[in-house]
Amino acid sequence: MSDTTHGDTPAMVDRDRPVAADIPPHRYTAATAAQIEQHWQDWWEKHGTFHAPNPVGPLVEPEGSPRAGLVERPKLYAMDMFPYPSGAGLHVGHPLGYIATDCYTRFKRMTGYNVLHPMGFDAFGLPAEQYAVQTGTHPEKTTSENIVRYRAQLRRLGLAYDNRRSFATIDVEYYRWTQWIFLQIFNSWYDPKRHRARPIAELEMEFAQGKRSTPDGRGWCELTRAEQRKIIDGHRLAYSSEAPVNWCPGLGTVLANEEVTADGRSERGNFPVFRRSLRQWMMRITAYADRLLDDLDVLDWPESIKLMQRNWIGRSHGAYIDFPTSAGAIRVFTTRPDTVFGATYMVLAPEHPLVDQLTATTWPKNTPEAWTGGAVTPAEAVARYRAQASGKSEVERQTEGRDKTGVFIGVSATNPADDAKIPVFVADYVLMGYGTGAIMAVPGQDERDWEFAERFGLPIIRTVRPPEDFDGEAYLGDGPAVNSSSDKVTLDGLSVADAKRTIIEWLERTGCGEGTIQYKLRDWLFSRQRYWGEPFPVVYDEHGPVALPDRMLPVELPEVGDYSPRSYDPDDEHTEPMPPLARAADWIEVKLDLGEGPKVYRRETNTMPNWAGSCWYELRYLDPRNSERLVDPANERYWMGPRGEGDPGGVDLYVGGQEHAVLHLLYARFWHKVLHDLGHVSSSEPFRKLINQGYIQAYTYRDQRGFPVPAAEVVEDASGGYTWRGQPVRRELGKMGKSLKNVVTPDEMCEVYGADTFRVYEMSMGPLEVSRPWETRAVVGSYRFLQRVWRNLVDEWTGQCRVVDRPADEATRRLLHRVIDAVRSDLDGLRFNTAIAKLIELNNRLTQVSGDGSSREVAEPLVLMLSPFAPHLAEELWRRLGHEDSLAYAEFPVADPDLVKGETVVYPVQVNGKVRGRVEVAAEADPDTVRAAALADEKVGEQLAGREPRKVIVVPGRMVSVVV
RNA sequence: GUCCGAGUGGCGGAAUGGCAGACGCGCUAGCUUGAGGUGCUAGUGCCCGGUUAAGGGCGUGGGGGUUCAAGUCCCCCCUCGGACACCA
Repeated sequence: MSDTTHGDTPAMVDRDRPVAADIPPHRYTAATAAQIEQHWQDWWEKHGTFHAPNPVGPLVEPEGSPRAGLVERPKLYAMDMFPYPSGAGLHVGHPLGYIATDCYTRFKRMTGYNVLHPMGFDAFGLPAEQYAVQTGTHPEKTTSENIVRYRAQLRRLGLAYDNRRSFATIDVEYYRWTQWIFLQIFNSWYDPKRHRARPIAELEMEFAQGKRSTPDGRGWCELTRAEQRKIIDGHRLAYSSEAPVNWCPGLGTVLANEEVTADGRSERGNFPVFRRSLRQWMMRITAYADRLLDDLDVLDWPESIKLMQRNWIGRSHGAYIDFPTSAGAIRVFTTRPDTVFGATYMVLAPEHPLVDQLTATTWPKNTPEAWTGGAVTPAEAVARYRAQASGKSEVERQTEGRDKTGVFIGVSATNPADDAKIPVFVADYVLMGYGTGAIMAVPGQDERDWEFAERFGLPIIRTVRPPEDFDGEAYLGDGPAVNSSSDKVTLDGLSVADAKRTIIEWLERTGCGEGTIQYKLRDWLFSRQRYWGEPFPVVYDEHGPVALPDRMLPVELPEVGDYSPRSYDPDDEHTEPMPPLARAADWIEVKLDLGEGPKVYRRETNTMPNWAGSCWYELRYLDPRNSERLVDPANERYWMGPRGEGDPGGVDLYVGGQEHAVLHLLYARFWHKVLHDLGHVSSSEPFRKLINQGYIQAYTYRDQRGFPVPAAEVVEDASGGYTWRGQPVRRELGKMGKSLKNVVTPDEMCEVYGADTFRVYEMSMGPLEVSRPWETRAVVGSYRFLQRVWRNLVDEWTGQCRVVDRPADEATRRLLHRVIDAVRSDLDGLRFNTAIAKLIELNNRLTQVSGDGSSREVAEPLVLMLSPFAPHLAEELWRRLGHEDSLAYAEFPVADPDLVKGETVVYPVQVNGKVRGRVEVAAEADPDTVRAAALADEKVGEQLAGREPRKVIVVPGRMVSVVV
């Protein structure tokens, strides 16, 4: 501790602590770091250093405050995907992204931005509830405790949040607005003509004024109130409907499609999921399919995430075609209407409603044995096949591979293009959930149909000519149409694209079909049978759901004696969901006046899914104390508004894991667009730029029985193997987790090295986006770096500042400016690892030249450039350099372009592609001079051995290449 | 199976088509120390040569190609990771 500094400014370093005799008393150690860090965290909090002022409302900075002018500056809004505070606490992998955004925003703050960097907690949902059930305590209590613990852990890392803006999704004042948004969605409909959501009242008006006709053509006022309500409810963006949903008895709740894995199990808990028809709340996200897809183009997101969203939305252009049969037409969807002449059979999904109606009573003559499934009648064959198909679990379908199965239903359909009679099958490779649940099978141009046709001996007609040597499989490529001609229409010779256009035109003209677009995206199942979620602001009367008015918000989650979900035998499909809130008898029934006089209503007992709170939190950070509105439009415009034509607006930088590619990130976009359409926000997308941080992986060591052993106790032996207590163990790379006995916590790292070291290490491990293993023993490298910086500025024996007002030597000055230049661009590009490498280089240089004192000309910029990574240490050094105020708003060093360029350039000289010599010439030397210097070089001369160069290439500033 | 992404020293990783391996860990030697540790200095891709050397060759998963010049661009293949998985 320096005697020259004021007592209350730099953190006091305790001189009385026992130290080994030969360790300098003022060395930067974990103990020093702990004191410095605590001191500056308190200082920042006391001074509100990271409070970001708003343009309007309670968070306007008062006149005279040091931050009053910030709101005039350009703004930067950066945020992380907020954590789910689990009981396990943080491990070193969790804060990676938080540290990254912190370094970035600290940098931007020093380059003149008004920076908003908030943090909150996602706290409703299954894990919290399950944890609460396990520990037998109320989720409110466990969740709040976890949040307190998380806050402490995050504070210890020195993250520069504006804590006035922090909230948890379980706060009543927060979920009140989640409920308000639900009401907004409930009270609107999607107008496909205007391509946007509109208030439901406007729809009602259109019906009432006759601008829109009712389904049965009667006038609006001729309908009963109940009939009107039914029509209106059918248009709402949030609606309750009886529909096949994913019922998971093991969790006791239904799940969204996005929460069910490909093998038909719950993503959480891995329980079986069954399709069941139940009345549930849905969100009409499908109305936004086109915009959610098209607007991806303007987002600065990783291509992989965009691709996943595109695939999930799954837009395909194609056509409906009607195939007449004796008992009505079968409508199919196809993306290849151009191949209609190649349709040699048809397939209906087993659940298709027309199957029963169409199935013949007897087998037609000469029905092949293989088509009947051995049944006496088509009906029996179909019944048997259906039983067999539904009896198969998704997993069984997987393991059985894709062997095509199916049965003939005894009837034929007519191909509208050429009147050919083609047989109709039922097969489970056609899914009821997509298109129309029926297909025209074109084996010549479809792999699955080819397989089925081979198996059942059906004809194969190629309608696109494949390349010469192509044979034995379906051809999916382009080529001229062949065999595609009848007296009605001909496609022969046309390319696939032209043939599609032609046939769709013909279908529409003749009424045999029409062009259409299909999506894989389904409406979002929005209710859960859980206690720990937002209650719906909805009650029921005898006709159905009624939205509560805004003034009745919030609908608080009631206390119940037993909040555990009713869960069942995970394999018992025939169970009923039973929401815990249904047990809150005195809460369910409520007397309200909703415009029809006081009346008893029943409350909705489902709760919202855990995604609800995270669908809009980026907006609430902007105006967290606003009790009148979700967010004041002026604040939203300031922080998230579009920058101009074509810019969607939104958060400037959003960092989080890839696992939310089609869940949170799609839902949040959807809600944001609804709010945009209804005029509540100016931005049309929530997150302008997205970065996926990689995962920090960890080694798990298992003994011979396969059980994990404590990773920290494993030693590497001389042969490169690993042992634990003498016994050999094997190593595998994967996740960090309690059960794997390989957890390393930030708390431990702060304890042993300090938060600054931990931050520097995490940022120097590699590029932010890449996953990589944690290596505790390498952390010491970052520790040594900070120690060396400290040593260059503070005398370890006296504690005196050893910075002198002496200009740096020319070479060091040039290095300094090259480093400034590089660090600036690295930080702008979020390349923290290379930025730190350059700072280490600069500091190493300072070590070499500092002698009896370090030059202030280098020391000050070094401290400033280090500050985004090691903010506590940097603040401390800054103070010891004689500065009164925090460096949080100090100007980030600016490179002098003349100094970034060297005085001279060393050109490597290649002879026939190999570097044979190097010459030093003035930086501004022209190519001819460089060429002459290169050819005059002794070593180059040796290589030339008197030969005349055929060609000499001079790349200015780079190198010389001589060809002989 | 399809679509993405990635393969560089013992390890994490650097390299706008222009000197491969920045920076860090580890390792080796020396100094410091009673010793250990810390700290400091030097070295550290592989092979040949040599040893106060000078030098040379080979090297970015494999094979081909484009170029004066390829880790980087193109084609084929292998391995690993991720996503989707009968979506008509």
